Amino acid sequence: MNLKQLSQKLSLSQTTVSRALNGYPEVAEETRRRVVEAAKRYGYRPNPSARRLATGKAGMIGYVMPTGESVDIDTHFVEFLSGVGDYARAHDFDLVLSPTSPDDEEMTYRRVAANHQVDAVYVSSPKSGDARIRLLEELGLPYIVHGRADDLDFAFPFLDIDNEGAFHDATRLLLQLGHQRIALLNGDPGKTFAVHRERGVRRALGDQGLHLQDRFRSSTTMTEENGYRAAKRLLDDNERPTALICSSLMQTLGVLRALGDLGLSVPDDVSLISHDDVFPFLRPEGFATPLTTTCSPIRAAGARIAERLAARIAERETGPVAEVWPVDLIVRGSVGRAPENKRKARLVGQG
Amino acid sequence: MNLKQLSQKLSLSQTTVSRALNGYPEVAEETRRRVVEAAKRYGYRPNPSARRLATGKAGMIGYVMPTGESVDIDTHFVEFLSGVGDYARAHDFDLVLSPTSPDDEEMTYRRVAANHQVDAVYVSSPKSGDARIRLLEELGLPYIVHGRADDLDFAFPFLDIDNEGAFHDATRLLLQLGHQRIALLNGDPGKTFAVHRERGVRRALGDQGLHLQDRFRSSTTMTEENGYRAAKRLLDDNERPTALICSSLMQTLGVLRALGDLGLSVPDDVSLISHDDVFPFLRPEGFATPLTTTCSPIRAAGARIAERLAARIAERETGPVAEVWPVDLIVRGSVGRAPENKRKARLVGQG
DNA sequence: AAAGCTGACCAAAGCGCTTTGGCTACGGGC
DNA sequence: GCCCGTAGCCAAAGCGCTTTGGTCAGCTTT
Repeated sequence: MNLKQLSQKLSLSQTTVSRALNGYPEVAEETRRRVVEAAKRYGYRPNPSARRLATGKAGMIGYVMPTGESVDIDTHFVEFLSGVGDYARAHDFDLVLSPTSPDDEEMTYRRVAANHQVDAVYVSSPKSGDARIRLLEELGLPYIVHGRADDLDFAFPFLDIDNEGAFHDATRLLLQLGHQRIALLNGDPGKTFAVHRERGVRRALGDQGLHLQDRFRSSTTMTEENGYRAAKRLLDDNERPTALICSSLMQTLGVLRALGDLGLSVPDDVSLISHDDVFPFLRPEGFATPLTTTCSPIRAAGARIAERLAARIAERETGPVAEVWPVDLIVRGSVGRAPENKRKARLVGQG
Repeated sequence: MNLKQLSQKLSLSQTTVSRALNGYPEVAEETRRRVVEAAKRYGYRPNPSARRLATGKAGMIGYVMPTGESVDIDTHFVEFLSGVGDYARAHDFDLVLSPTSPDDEEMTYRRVAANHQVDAVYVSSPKSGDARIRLLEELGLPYIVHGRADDLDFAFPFLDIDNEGAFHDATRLLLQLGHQRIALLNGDPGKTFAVHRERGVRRALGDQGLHLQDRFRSSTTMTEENGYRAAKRLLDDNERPTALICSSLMQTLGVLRALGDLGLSVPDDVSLISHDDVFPFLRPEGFATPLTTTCSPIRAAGARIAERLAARIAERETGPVAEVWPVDLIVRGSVGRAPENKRKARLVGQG
């Protein structure tokens, strides 16, 4: 059933039917009612390709997805995508994933923009001075960044969480509990969120006249295995940290595996705080020792970005709107007072 | 730059230019060369909406993605998606994700088919008698199933791995090593792959006159947390299993966490075999005790399905083509001889 | 030499929608 | 009584592509 057929059934012109369905004012209310009712009855759905060709609008939002040997699409991405999907589903639009090799990213963005296949895109995990953002400005394709990019000489629309604040608060809590040797297992060092998180830790340490030791820093993609390795390295040492802050529950899983190997326990030997993006299948309160977390559902962020993209497409949102979400620090059993300071213990032993 | 402009530059008709670019025979080779060269030079790219409208072909493959509160898009899905993306990227087509609430799945498939937004779709994790497959047959939308569905009264195209064989072989190995109490941590019991895996285990046990005890079965979605819980339940028992077979590395992570809690070690106390879908960020050989696995890269399956979907769209593949991949059993340190049989030990103690 | 192919090209008709630029009928203002 | 504004409808022109159904010259057939 297409527009022509529907309009014939109704003995109206295509114009009028189209206008009636699209809410234009120059249609009598009575006529509109008839049209809408008939459309429903016959199950009429406008052909999206035709509409797109006529309007130039696609009714889809896109994501340029780096893929290939070297790229892990990770758990965080999927959970975010689910959030985008939640909104899209409720508002009846689809998502287009344009896979790209990391080297051809720019070309892929250009193609996507030129094709008018999508009305808007989102950008995830930006780096400092991220080239994609500048490119999208140039292309004039509506977009929103999930996260932030520093070092860009123009403002841009984004949604981010207060990474610095979250990790500052987590660190401060550990300091208050007497911890001095605090290690940070961070994410990919190129990414802005990792930079901000480290900044938060440093600021809190700095407030106490301390600083983050290099050997207590680790920056890797946030996987179980990387968490395991980093923890092994950090903890298998006499002067090991008494507290660990992890950027992801994935890393934390690895950390727990390492702790098991080393026979260390939480929180007696090591206190643990993890950032929690909220995975439905991995709840920090379900751990043997429930985890203290800085918590911000990445899925909600996905839904919000979809919502804002829809708003931008409809031109209800314009300009470089910035949105930063606060992050909760939720204290559970995995933090405790710092164990007896080793050096002090040794001094006592010598005394 | 559109077709009209390009054809004017070349002083040719749109027809000829279109045919030249689409590889039709009735164009002189010399002309074709000129056209192709000019298209490249001017960066001409056909407008996909227009093409779609004219041909009815979309150049995209789709996936109806259940989402919402109750649905976990899991790691396996993403890795599979990456594989689809690998192929799509190399062959210049895009993916459309149509998010749906689990309740509206049928409607979403109907919408997708009616809209002609995609040329083909894939179906993942089918259940026995999966309704989606019947629906797709009815709709006439090309599709391929990743996995199998039993209890359907017609044949359909699919790609699956030999789950039964893999788990049979794994079980047989454990039996050969003297294990008698073997537990299976399976996936969602509704899914065919889980049924097949259990069948494999049962067959191997049956060959030795043994059978799978109910208390040694666990069927849950394959997450770390579920693995942890199941392992806790199974192993915190006098008559605990001496070997565990896991359906996913995700579960295995949880199992290892549980083993750590309980102070049990691999393979001295418990032997461990896990199915490995191959996640780039979690390599079984990287574990403290390297894991024995049944290994089949889910990403390759994604790429292969994309390839076959492309073939179906081009009508190079038709009919209910079945494809089953063998699965390797890779033996590493996590399996060993069964520990002294408890009952025997007790008898000795009494003797 | 007429008829019939064939290779190489083209004009124009869609595909199904939106939107421009009318047209008609009615009522109010002067 | 005339003009104009307006509400409500319509025909037709796109959007940019593919594809149908030609044309036409240059060959081969008989």
